[in-house]
Amino acid sequence: MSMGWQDVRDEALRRIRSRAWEPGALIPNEADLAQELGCARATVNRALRALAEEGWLDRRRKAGTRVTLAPQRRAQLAIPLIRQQIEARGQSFGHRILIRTAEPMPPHVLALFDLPAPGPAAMRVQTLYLADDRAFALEDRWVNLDAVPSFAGADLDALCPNEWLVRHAPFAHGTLDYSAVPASAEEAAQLGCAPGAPLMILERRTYGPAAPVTYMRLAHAPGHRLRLEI
Amino acid sequence: MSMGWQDVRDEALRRIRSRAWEPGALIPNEADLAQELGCARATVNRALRALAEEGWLDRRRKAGTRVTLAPQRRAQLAIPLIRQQIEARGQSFGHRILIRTAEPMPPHVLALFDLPAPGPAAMRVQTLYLADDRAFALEDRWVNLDAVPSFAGADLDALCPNEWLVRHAPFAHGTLDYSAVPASAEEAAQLGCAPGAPLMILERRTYGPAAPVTYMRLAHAPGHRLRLEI
DNA sequence: TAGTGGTCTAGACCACGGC
DNA sequence: CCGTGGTCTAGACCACTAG
Repeated sequence: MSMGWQDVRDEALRRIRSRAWEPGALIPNEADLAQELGCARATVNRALRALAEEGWLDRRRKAGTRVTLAPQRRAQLAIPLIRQQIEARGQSFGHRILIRTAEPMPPHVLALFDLPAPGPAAMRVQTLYLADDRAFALEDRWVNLDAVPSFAGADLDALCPNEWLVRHAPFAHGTLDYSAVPASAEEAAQLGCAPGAPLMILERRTYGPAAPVTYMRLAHAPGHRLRLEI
Repeated sequence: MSMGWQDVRDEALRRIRSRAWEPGALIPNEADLAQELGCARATVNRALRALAEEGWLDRRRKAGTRVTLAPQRRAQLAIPLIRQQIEARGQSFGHRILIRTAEPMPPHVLALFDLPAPGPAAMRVQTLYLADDRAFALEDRWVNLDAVPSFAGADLDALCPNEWLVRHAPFAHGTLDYSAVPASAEEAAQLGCAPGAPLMILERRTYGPAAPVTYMRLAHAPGHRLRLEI
């Protein structure tokens, strides 16, 4: 026999796809499978755990392992730096800082973070990202200076805000929100499109271990596509 | 001591976040860590493997384990059925089949799948999805009848195309593409918005084990947001 | 070629949770 | 209660690859 855990996983997946193990049905327990396949129980465990993480199986102590009824597949989106997005397309990356001011977070940003007015000391930075010297996206960002004091002195011409924060402000979690909105007059001017043109907007909230770190609103130039793989 | 693998993972993550292990630096090998933490090497292996899968560590045989320089976090998007999206918001789900015809895939769809004309026998279905009896999204779909012959006789009034395919057409992989485009006259009429209004478009290609299964273009009503968690 | 992570094993004990 | 998956261990061999 000699089955490695990937072989066991493949065999189990084959039985799931071929419906030899029907959706919702109980499959043999680890010990039995190990004997049948001629390997240790730990090997079967590793394989079935992998399939459970991928959503193919539901495992519960005592209840056993069942084939998931509605396999809820997850799409994964790698969150690349804007530089990487642009360079991956073979274009040259650039950025221009348009605005950089000490400025408290506006009420709608405070509300998103569930913070009371007037909020923490903050810095606002507006950045235009360029691909081959053409506008790629317009970013408006507020950074919580209480959480990242050193941002006040960051050299943002050398390192764009996106990269600076990734390097200096380790974060715990956050949310991404994509939506489609018409371009404002300012966005249209900066991105070189008609006012009202549909833009993909990415809003991002980032939290550190304890406190909010930054809110960002990124307006992509028209034609931007977000791709996810399943 | 008595460290479980989750304790080892937490301790390692603490050292990464506190920069006790600096970005890019080599960390101790598994055997040394096991001795230091008072557990078996397999336990350390399990913990470090988990951190590597989450993107915190880069591991290579012989070269050792390093802290990832630019931790590339991945956002995960659970792909729920449209019904679940709507019901999760406390609204009632409904759908109406607008078009259902035997109709070959148009050239741009064949091109996406890299198929030569005239392509496989196919069925086109246009569906309007409703949330609380208001338009939620307009779907245009082609299904490859060679890959899923039984789709020709599916009762799509009982089960919307989305759910029918999830239940009957096990798939291997696919892509999701989000973009922002102006509403066409037809979309505006069906979705109850102004022509030219910005719409979030989801295009989805789904492949079975061997052949393409379906291409779908879903136009969301204005205001739709796509949220991902990190 | 030597050092590192990757994996397998046999056995053990534990935690959960149907019954 | 007691069957199931979850985990740990000590040891072993292997696969890859940097030097």
